[in-house]
Amino acid sequence: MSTAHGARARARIEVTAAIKDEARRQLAAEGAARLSLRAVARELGMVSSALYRYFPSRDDLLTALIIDAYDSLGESAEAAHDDTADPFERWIAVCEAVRGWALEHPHEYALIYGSPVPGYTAPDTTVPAAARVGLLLIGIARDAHQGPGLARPSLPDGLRSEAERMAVDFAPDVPLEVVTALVAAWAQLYGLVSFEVFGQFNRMVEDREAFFRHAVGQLARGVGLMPGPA
Amino acid sequence: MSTAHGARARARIEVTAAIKDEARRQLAAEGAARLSLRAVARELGMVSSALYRYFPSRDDLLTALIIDAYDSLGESAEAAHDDTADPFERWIAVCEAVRGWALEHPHEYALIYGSPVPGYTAPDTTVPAAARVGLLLIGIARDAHQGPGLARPSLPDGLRSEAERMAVDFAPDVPLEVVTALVAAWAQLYGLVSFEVFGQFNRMVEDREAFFRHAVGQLARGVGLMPGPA
DNA sequence: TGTACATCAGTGAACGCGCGTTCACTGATGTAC
DNA sequence: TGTACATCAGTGAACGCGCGTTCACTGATGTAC
Repeated sequence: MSTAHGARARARIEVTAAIKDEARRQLAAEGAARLSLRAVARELGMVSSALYRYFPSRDDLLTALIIDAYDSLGESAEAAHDDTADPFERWIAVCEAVRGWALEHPHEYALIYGSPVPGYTAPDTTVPAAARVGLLLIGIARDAHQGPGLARPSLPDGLRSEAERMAVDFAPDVPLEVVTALVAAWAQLYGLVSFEVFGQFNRMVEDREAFFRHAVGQLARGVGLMPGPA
Repeated sequence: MSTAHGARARARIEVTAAIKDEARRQLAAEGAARLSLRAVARELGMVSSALYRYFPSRDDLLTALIIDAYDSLGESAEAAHDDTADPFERWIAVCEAVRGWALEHPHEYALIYGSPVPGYTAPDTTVPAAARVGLLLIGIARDAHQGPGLARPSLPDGLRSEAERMAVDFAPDVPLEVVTALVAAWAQLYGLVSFEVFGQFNRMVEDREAFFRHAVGQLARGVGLMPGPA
């Protein structure tokens, strides 16, 4: 077993990072489906078989990129989040961080929130990284509704048991009426971001920043983060 | 020029349809990025070069599939839409038709609303087909707000000029306060559908039908399709 | 109605390319004693 | 501190595969007169 600080170990970390960086560059240029081990190796001045010392297959490289993308997005969102601020402000900040990251990294965004890559299914290793933004949103809703004074959205009878299960599974301490609204708002947030990143707003929305800000403000209302009727 | 009803003309229509059908089948099996002219030809018992009599290139075949997908989705939505019904009911019906179509045709859905295919940009020919669902939603909002009695969403000052431009461009006769809310709801609808189709709701939402119905009901409120405060 | 010519669908071979993965190997770095 | 052995990164050739597109061709279908 090699020493954690041997030259070999350091080199391994560096080369692994270089491979991922180059792969990310190709992702940005060509998209996930055209990501090729051979092209990555070529660009790094290595022979393609050398990459197999670092990633056992192309899919493993893809998985590493996916986890990195989720983590990078999660970090942006967490950095934008000030948990001493007003819940509504926190909500807006997280949403804008997601949008900003997506616009800066459109292909990495497509990798994690676009069409699934055919023939590839993400292993469970990706789950913790994928959950980071969701956990932030859950935390905001929890904090907001711990105090008094905020109206809650309505919860139809048909969704009550669904909401109970969700609360137990991943959103304890969030009022039942809020849980399903929160999941819906989460999906809707990505609808707004995807339409902008994937070009569906072309020749349609011009002041995207203002449009987005207003739309996620309305989403916050739907989750009961504003005074007044939800 | 050939007679519209000659055997040759009929054969051409049939073969063109057969090519598209087989291409759709491969789309469903492999995704757009792996759609291959050679594989389509092989499956049809033709030689690959023969396809060039029907589509000048792979991208043209893709374009045809994209237009067909938009049209198929648009038809489903239009068929589900009863323009004598209550606006709220019409809204729900169209949203559910979109969801239903997407779940039945996940790869065609990914083709039009997933990550863009790298190296491919859709020509303007796709625009009319792509607009069909949007036009339905615009029509519903227009009809609903022509009568009195429905409260309108708020429109912040910063979005007024944006809303005016949108109204002129594609939504005349829709109140300004409703236009931006409508565009946002449109994007959010696809956020809900995409998350379900692309598997983001796995181990999260179980009663998807009920969840969706409630969520798009809330969207309808945001566009002011329900009595009471928007 | 019959003939001469034009149109067009489909063939088969070829071009040039890129891909993921395996394998036996060399030589440098690290480890145990 | 020096030596013998084990580990591991990287090489280079090869396997077997698939792709989009072009081109000269054959033979059947359609058209004009």
